[in-house]
Amino acid sequence: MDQLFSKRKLEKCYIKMPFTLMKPDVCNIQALFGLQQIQLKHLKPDDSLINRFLKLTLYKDWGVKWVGTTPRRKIVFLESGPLSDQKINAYCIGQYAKDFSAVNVGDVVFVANATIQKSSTFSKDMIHPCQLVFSSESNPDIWSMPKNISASASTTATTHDKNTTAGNAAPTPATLNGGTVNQNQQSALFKDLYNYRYTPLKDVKVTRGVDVYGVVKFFKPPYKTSGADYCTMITIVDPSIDAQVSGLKCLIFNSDLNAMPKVLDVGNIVRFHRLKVIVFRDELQGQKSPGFSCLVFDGSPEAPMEPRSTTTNYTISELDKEKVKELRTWSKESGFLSERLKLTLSMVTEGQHFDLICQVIAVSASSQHGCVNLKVWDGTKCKLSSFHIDTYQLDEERQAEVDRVGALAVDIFVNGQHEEFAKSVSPGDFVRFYNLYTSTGGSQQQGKVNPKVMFVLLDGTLYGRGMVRLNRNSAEVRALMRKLETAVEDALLAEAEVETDETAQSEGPPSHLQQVVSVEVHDPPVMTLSKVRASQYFDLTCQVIKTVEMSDISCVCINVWDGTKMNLPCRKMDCTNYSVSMIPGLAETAGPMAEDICLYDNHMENGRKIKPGNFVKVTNLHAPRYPPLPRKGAVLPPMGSTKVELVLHKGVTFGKNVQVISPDSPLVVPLKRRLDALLGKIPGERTTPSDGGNEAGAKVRNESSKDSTGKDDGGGPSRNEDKEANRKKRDGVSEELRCMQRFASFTVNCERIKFVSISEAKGIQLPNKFRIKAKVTSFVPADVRDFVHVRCPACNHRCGLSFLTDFPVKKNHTIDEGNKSSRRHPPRRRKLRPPGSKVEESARASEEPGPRSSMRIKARQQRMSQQAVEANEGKFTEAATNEKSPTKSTKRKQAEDSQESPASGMTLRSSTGRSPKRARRGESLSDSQSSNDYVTASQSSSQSSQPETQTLHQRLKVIQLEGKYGTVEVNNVSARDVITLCKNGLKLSQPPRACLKYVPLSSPEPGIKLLCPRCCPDTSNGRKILMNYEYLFKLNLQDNSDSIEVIVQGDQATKFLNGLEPDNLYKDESQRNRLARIMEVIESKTDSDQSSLECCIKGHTMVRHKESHRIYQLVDTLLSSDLTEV
DNA sequence: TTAGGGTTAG
Repeated sequence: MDQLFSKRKLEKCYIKMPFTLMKPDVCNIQALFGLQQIQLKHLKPDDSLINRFLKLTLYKDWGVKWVGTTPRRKIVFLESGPLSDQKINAYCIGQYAKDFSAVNVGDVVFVANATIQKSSTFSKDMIHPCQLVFSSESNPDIWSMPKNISASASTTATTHDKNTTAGNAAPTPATLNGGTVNQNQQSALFKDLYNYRYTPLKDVKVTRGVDVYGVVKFFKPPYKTSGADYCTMITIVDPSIDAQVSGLKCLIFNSDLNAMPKVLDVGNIVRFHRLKVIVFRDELQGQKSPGFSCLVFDGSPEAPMEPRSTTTNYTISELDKEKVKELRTWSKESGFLSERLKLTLSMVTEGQHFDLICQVIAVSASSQHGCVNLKVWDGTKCKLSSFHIDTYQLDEERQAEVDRVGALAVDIFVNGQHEEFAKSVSPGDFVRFYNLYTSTGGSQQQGKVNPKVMFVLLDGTLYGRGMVRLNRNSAEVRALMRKLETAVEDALLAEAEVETDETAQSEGPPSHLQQVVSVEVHDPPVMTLSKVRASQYFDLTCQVIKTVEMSDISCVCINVWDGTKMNLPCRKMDCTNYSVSMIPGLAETAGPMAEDICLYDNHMENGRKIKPGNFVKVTNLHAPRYPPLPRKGAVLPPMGSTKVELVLHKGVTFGKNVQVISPDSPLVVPLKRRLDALLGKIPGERTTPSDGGNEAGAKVRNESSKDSTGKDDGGGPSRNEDKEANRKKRDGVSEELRCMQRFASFTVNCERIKFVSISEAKGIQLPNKFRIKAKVTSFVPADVRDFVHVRCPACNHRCGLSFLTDFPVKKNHTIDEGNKSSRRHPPRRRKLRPPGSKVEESARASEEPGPRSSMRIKARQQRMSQQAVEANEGKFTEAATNEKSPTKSTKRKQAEDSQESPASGMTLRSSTGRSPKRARRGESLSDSQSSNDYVTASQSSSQSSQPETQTLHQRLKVIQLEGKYGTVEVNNVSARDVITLCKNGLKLSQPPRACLKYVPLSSPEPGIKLLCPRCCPDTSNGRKILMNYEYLFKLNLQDNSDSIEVIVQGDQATKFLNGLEPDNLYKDESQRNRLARIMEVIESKTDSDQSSLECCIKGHTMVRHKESHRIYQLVDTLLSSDLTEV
């Protein structure tokens, strides 16, 4: 059958046709490597020889005949097979007819990319239903191995062999000389396989063909040329070169768009085979050569090892996988790759260049606008007013979809060379635009406060401008599909937020806030510090807290805030020995939200005019990585130390500038609203600045005569009480706000969300967002170590992390006692389980499910599961719904976390085998379990498709394995289920040991990685999906009206904990202690106001078991930094 | 054949 052609050593015996192209000792038969060999018996008239080849022997040559001025030659090839010999006719036209005079009967010939036609003589000669045509039209690749090879070629070949390690099966030219090559001899030629050798980019030279790997530093999506082909440009880098300043630019043409390299983003890893390298403008340039092929891998170290390929017949060896891993690690570690700015429609501002991933819902090729229009959506609401068109010709179904999507859709104007591709797009397709632009239409709208924008894909390929169609099976499209499913509902939710907010305003909150809100609703979205990405250029409006001139480095540094917290660590300037002007109270309030901006050279003049308290607009601010990107040979910064800095570079290109703006400027409105909200709730400005350390020793010049509004209050240094009184007078802030106590947490970016009491919250129509002020009365899991687990990003499977300590739980140890000790104090180190102990054995039984353990499970399953269902009925439902939701009275129920896939599963382990309640009551699941230490869960065998009607207790089975262990199986588990089960004393069980992957200390990211036991049950198959550490816990919040249970999960949990990244809390003692202390403080046992939390809660409903359930999640809430930075 | 990138660089 078909096989892949592989590298071998006698390649120099082959000569490329036409012979004028080749010399015998510079043969590039490498072009065949990786192509698929096809046999004549499988060849059909409608087949293609693109990327496939035939291996034939010249059997008969009819000689040249002239048709007019064109030489033609008919030949017959033979392909020897095990049972019979198969022949085929071939017609050589033009130069090919001439060149074949050098090929003799018996010579072996390889043919690729030739035209295949239906045989014109098959009915008479019965040779083969097809015939081959060699002409300049199809420009086939043909190699021949002459019977008589010169002595010099033989010498060369021999010399070459000496340099190869696997010369064992290499026949010498003499073997072939003077006779017809038989099948056995040919087979011997191809036995000697060896891997591709990839050339480091520093060693790439001008060549007819080279194999390279590289990381994409820059690329242009394929675009139509004015010629016949599509063109793409890809610049690749690798660790062997100075990636900052160089790279190998590759220019690839192809008439078939689908045959183009499928690069989708900077950072992708590419593998080029048979890349030709030429010199263009004194630089090397990669191009396609015959047999060129390209694989593209995602650049993320966590991404699967599944490349995007133009063909299906590629192979990936272990060497390839290592190479990809190596490059992924390198590019992440060196951090030199700036990611493209990908925005959703809701984030876009006018005059912005960005990438957009969206779904097309209508296509209009109307010439009315001189371009192709695409109506698209991404599930978010664009806050800009944009140009719309109605020239789409839609059928009923399309129109219905456009109507459904409504105002979430925007129209894209595709121009110039991108039009042809845009026309080929169909409604329903998912596309990515690169370097899309929100144009305000030039001078026409200049000066308008809210100009209408036009989404345009301009002509040309500047900054990789272009568009591609995305594969529907790709992760990004699947994510978007999920988002689109609920997008219309989410949009309604957003509108409801505005409505509730407006309602709240009419109820009499502070008048200045009322004014702010009415203005902001129509404002375009603004760039904030929280949105800054590495390497981005952007405009920023912010308030200045401190200023310092650093003359020696030609810089004025301003310390600013805008009421949001940067998601990236940012360089703090060392102000020691400089004179700092500041407003201490403001510095205190801004705390970790304050960042430094360096204004260089020509911007110093404006910088000196800036005073603390001023509002400024910085135009074309840059956030390059800091420390500067590693140069060749430089020592890489340690992992995790990569930061950015905020720099206004010298010069005025692209409007680089910094200006003080009036506090009354419309630009400041959304900023002031954010700051006021924060200031109003965090009073108590202190005279002693809290020093972050970096300013230690700085000479502080107090500028507190100006307050946070930027207005001069007309006095010298005033006491805090005076300032507070002044603000009361000036702003008329309500008594409620002014008297607010200091909260243990605050909310960000949700100033418009109204505060409600918990009892009111429970009556609010969902989906909705609201804010509450409440205290934490308890939390789940009770053991902080179980706040973090690992979750598979692909299938949502969850595992616990207790395996690293193997802490044994004492007999008769109750959950309450255990929790108390582990939560309040760092858990003591305990002995590891001795190998071979009963505990170890039973753990292994559950970790490595084999026939034996499965049988064990089976033997007891029936009895135990029945007991479990009976014993647990009602218990879990009670735990899940102890809030007084409107639906509670109808039936006991569980709710489902909307973020969960219905296919999620879990493993659980209980520290007692008994629920807390049961433990208190002295009950047990069964007599046989009464002495259990804990229950170990096994992986549920069923992955998904659980009927929606099954309640949690119906999905749960408890199985006794040994005296001390049992197994709980739960299918179709949501985050909420995890919480519910944790409440009942169960713990997520550890993943099988086979899934642990230890990364040595010498690696950039040493530690333990976990493969998903569900996605990668067999690690030998090369599939590796790493699980992510993730928080999941629940807070029981209470105010004087009611209580409510709120899930804190994932990124929102990390945010809540002020960026404390999830880690294995069984292992990381310091982080565990830190978290335990935090929880100790916020779990209120007193009436102290200090432990009150201000929380933003997102509520939605889930329908499960035919009932609607209310789910609450904590969002956009941050613990006060003095709690988390203990 | 076609097309063959490009704000600072702290």
